[in-house]
Amino acid sequence: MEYDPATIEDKWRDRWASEGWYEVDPDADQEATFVTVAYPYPNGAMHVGHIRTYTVPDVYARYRRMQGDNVLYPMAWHVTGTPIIGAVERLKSGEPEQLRILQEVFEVPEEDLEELETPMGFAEYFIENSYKRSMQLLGLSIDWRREFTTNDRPYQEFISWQYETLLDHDRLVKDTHPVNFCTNERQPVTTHDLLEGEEAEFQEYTLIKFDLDGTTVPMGTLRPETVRGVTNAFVNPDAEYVRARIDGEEWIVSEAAAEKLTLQLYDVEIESHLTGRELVGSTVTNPVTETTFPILPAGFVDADNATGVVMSVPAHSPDDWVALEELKRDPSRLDEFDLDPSILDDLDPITIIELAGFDDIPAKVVVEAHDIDDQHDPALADATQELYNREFHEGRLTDAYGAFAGETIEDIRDDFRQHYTDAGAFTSMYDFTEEVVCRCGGEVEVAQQDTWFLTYNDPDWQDRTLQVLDQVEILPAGSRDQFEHTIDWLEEWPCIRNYGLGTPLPWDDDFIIEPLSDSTIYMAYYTIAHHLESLDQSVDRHLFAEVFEEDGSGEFSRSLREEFEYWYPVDVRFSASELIANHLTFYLYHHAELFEEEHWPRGITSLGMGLVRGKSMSSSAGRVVLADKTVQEHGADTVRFFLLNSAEPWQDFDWRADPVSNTRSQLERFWHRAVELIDGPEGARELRPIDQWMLGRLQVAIKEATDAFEDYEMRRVSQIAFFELEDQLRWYRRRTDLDRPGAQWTVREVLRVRLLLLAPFIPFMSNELHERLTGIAAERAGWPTADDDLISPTRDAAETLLADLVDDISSIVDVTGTDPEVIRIYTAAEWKRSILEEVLDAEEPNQGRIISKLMQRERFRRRGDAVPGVVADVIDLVHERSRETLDALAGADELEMLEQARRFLEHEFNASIEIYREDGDLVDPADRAKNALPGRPAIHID
RNA sequence: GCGAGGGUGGCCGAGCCAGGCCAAAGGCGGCGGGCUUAAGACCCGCUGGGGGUAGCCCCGUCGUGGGUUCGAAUCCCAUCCCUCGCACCA
Repeated sequence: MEYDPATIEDKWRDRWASEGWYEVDPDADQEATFVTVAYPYPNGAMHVGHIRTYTVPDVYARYRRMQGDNVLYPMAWHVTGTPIIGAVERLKSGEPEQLRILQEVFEVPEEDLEELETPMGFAEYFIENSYKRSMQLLGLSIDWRREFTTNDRPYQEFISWQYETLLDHDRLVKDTHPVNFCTNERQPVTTHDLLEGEEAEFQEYTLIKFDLDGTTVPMGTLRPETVRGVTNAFVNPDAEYVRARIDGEEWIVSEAAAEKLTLQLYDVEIESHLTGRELVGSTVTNPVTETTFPILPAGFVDADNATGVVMSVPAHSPDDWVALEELKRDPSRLDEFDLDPSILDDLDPITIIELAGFDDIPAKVVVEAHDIDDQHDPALADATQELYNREFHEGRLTDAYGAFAGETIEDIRDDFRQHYTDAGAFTSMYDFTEEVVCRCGGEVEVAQQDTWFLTYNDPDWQDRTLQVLDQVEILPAGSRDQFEHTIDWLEEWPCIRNYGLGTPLPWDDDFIIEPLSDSTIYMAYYTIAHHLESLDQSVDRHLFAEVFEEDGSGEFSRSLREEFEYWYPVDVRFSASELIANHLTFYLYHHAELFEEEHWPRGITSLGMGLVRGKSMSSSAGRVVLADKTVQEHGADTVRFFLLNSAEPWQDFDWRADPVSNTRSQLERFWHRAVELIDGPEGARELRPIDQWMLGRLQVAIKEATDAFEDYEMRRVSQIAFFELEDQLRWYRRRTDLDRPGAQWTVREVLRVRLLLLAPFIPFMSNELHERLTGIAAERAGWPTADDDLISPTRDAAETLLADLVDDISSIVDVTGTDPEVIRIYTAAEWKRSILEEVLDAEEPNQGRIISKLMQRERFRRRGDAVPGVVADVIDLVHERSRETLDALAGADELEMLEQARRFLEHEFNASIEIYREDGDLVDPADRAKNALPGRPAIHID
């Protein structure tokens, strides 16, 4: 019978759905297991990366179910935020790239595009046609009654409850924060809204408030500690500057800077305009050193960056060094500004950072090392980078710095800046590292905006979160450090946005709670979601207080609370490893704050990434493999098995077409062999040692697979169940006559157990075959338990001995090129067995010590020079085998073991087999018997 | 740059924490042979190099360089490379 996944898979999907196999409710008689995974963000189609993400929890859920647990695996849809809105806008404006991705990569038919023109229409389209459909095709054992989106009203009430509670707990504060701000649309924009400068970062410049006759001329720098090395300032003579009243002081900054400062919540009142030229030649005073220096003209000064006036530190900035050198070489440039060239004479670089290995001015050293002689040399950037890095990590401030002297820059920069900010000499502003342009064409600047923050840096909150972390089982184990580090490092987190889908901040509905902040405790919502969605309008936030905080008075809230308490906490949460630094840690934080210890998370398994042909997936590059399409092409079992068997959950996997079709043929072969067995005779439980060996290996496989499953090593489980047992079956088939009823019974038993072990991975095929074999579906038959009575180290040792013997005989046949008629096999003499025991008893198998010990006894002394050789060989042999095998061998009767395999050996080599004891009556024409060792019989082929 | 993880044979991947049984599991791929009219399936063997009419021997090998040790893929130091994260994109 052909393997036809389409038919089998349809059949089981229908049965699961129509009989509601995965719709679970609390049941006091069953242990609850709650498995969750990060809900998908349906701003595009589901691809193979998602398949792995959602199948891994399914496989675990199915395993726990077979272990007898009541398992809840729910699913919902995260639609919060701006990506969906952005995608819709790009579609509506007819952006070609967006149309191409939708139609060619996600394969949305032309006639469906209209549906996608509202945010929820867009989301629903991909939920229904891609995600949910693919998940159902894959046979994920999800309780679909609990499905919801984060835009649903009851969910928003839930989030409202969460945030009102957090506000009550003082975990939210209002403050300002830098954002991308489009100066054309006059509103904040996200990275997705940008045309240029997506990579740009905010940079916080320290503004050093130099004084010009009572007016402040602030100069932006990223290296405030160099303030004592300033010899002059540079201004762009042709740029526009303004004199303005800023926060009550008189400032001069570039025109562009004045606007930025306004956006950054400085109070700016422009009083007059001037050009840079008018500033040239002025003398300003350093607020830290009280020394004075001139402002010089420089065309390279970008008025659009920071304040448009820069300070010059020639000793430590290669740029400044070169600029000043050029000016000194050609002072005539100063002529047009009516400046006396002698002004340059006083500008000697001031070294204020000591750097080991530099005995001259550092900037000069690197400029000369890079052979740079003008400002346009591209090597200047490298030189600057090199010097900045070295000075930052290794440079120490000179004695002039008083309390800050002798420290590395890395260690004191922040303190230094803070000190002078407090003293009123410094302030700060943000700017981008490069030009940033909005999709609308408008210039984007950094603006300071009112925002609500979650105070993830509250020490008591951190402590409590660390307590949560302490009792969570984290896989892979190595990522625990990353959680700890994240908790330690997290600052306040701005948790709202100005627009997007989602829940408005309850006390200020101008703001929407952002996606990483509305997805921290929704696992609790799953436990009652199916009772809420139908109520919709009548659900309000107080209900959640009754369910999650205290026993409600109402019957309804009490029944909800019971359900919550039955399922909670989450036993294991699966999520991508890149979410450790935010989502997963937030998840711990919010549980620490909002739930009692008994409801804290129990386990987290972070998932690796998916690659397609060795590269990370990218919808814009078309490098995605659509989920529904690939499942239909290969069959759900094949896709599941490929993904689960190619890497452990936390490892990256690589999707390639060839290995997938290989997996398909492996499953086909398995199917054919199974069907043949099911249709064949049942056999009878009349077991020979070889059958018992096979059944013993099966028990070991059950144990190992179960242990691996408990550690979430799913790849290991499938390797054991599928490949390792297949190996052992191969040996078994070779070893015995399969027409015996005992053998027939054995192979059917092995099949039965393998179907159970494989059921979580390939549920369709396993259920189908198991039902045909036994009358019930595999997933309803329970996880197998090992029968220790069937495990026999002696039998295992006998098979190992035999397999080694077959190898040895084969290689002798190969090397000698003979086709033997008689094979004589000699088992080791009794005295050699004593040597094995002696070696096994020894703590350290030290040859000399063992020999001298043995030689004290007459029976060994009698054998004289044969003993040391045998001892050496036995020690080698001991090194090659497991302790268990050796112990079994030591007590075994090898002759008897071999006798039982006589027919097998005759058949293998098509020769007659003679078996002797080395120390018994024997035929030994070539004097080979003396080579026998315990566990390694001597051989003579003839 | 900072934080976390990783570099193993043609490929994937175990081993590393607890050093010796590691030329290094298993899978995939490749090669040779068997079975077959034939193909597929199935079975056997080989798959770093070289040698061998007795089950074996020799050389090289776990990113690179050094160290510890009688002994290192495994421990330590240095170095190079890769992946993820570094915050308002989810």
